[in-house]
Amino acid sequence: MDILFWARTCPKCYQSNTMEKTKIIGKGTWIDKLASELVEREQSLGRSLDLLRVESGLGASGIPHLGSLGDAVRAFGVKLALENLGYKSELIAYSDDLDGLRKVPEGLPESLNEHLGKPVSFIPDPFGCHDSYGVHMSSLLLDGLDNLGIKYRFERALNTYKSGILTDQIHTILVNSKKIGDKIADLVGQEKFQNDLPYFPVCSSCGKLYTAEVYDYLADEKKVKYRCKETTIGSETLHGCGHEGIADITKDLGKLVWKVEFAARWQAFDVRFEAYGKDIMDSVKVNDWVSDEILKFPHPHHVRYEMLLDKSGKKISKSSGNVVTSQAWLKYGTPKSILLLLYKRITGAREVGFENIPALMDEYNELEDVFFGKIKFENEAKSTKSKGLYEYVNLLNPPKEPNMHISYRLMVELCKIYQEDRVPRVTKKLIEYRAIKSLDSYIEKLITLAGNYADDFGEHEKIEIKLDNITKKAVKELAELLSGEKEPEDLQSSIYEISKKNDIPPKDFFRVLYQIILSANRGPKIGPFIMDIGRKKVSQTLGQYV
RNA sequence: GGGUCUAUGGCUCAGCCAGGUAGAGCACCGGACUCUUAAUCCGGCUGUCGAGGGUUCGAAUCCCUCUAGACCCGCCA
Repeated sequence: MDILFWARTCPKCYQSNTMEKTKIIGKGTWIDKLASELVEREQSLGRSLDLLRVESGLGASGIPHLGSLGDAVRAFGVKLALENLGYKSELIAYSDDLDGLRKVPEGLPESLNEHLGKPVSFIPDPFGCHDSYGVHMSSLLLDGLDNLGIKYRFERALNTYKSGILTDQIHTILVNSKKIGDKIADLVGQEKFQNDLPYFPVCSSCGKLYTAEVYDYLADEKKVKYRCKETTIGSETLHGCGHEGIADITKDLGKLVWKVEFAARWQAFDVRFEAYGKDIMDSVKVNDWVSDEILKFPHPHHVRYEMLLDKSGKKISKSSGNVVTSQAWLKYGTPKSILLLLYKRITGAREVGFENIPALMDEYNELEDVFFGKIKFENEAKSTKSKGLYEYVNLLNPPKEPNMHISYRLMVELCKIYQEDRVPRVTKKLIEYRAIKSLDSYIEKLITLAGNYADDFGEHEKIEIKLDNITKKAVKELAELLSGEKEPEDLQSSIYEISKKNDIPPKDFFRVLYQIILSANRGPKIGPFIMDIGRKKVSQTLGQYV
């Protein structure tokens, strides 16, 4: 067996060989790979690399959830990766607040029904705190981004259209509407735009836009002719007001339909990257074509992601009730846990719920250990990737020193047990377990988060408690001992004595006590625990069972 | 009709997108902690990685085919 044979077969050698060949891009994550693809594409297109702008579209028609947030968070990640590769970049967060309201989201007042079909920016805020429905919804999303430390330039459809930024694109698209209509039918099988023009003016009479059907474009005057008529959206029928009018695309308010609108925006804002969910795949397909062939602006680089699903496998939807908002998430988890969720992976469908929080909280600590070299992987590429992920979760500004690590799951367990005076009691236990040395504001925050989680999602096993007479007698003895004036010296032993004296196996007696005190079959060491809660109080509780 | 995702231990899932010894938690079994519970620690068990083919020195991972389930689109935005 010669040297060459080993060089060919020894797995280690092949490992190191391939390792040399694998060039690590940026921080080694999918975000870096994406950014590098983007740069390569721009180079081959021969476009200027002075500013690589990325965009995220924010829906303003429903309560923003983690999915909506994810689009922007990931776009921001790509911006960071581009900067890390040495390019200038900017994130535009674009609110689609000229979209019409199509459906009243679950949980919002029925009174919104009368506004169906109107731009969300012209619908009063049902919560009464913002200028309009649309502003309210986009504020929630922006608030979510702010909480995570995401920086962006905010643009809204209302201003964009009002200020005429898209006028040239609208004109070009309307002039080519026949060609576009045919292409839409060809690409995605929707025939509607072979007749209608892909533009909705806001009806000057009733203020709705989805009922305004455009049937002609007067290219010389830049005006569309429309009639406001009945239309169906889903199972709902929207009644138009019957108004026939002419709208000036340079002055009157209106918007392009989605199938062509992105393209217009991409060109107007010079967007080079935009991610999209698979639900709007068809729209993106059409928009890419319009951008390339009609507007002659090479479409941005894309990445498609799956919808975030709720735990029953349904798409998390803005308009139905099952929303997981970032605001609610932050009641239980840190902003970093959200960033980790979103930066970990972009491919693959995922069922996302609050149940993921404990794992993510603990995983972050693990990543931190990898980053600071406390955990090492054999595979260097994996190690690099984990460190990279950690950096992205910290928005490429990682802390200088690792934080204190406490298992979130452990804290949840402790919080389930200590429901009153939680912070000091949980702290005491954590110190006993040597998880921490002392309480600080960071740990206090974690206990609060874990406590909220324990309160809202901790299963409280309901146990039917049956006591025979002997056990009752023993419980009574213990209750009396606890209610006495004198502090029991060694409660743990006393309890043990009581059970022995009454011929109850200690195991059973302890279980009964946990059932009564905690509604659980198990619990912490009972003697100190009873002292923690307060012996008089426990005595009272026990008294109720004898 | 078009498209996508998912399938990994008893359970829940990670790992897959940049191929390199199949992992975690829970559950279970044994042990340590002066008698009991929990916690903690140590050790152990559990797998034809949905099926079949291909590429490769090497595949859970990449490619193709198939099966099952789910979702998205086929109104509209």
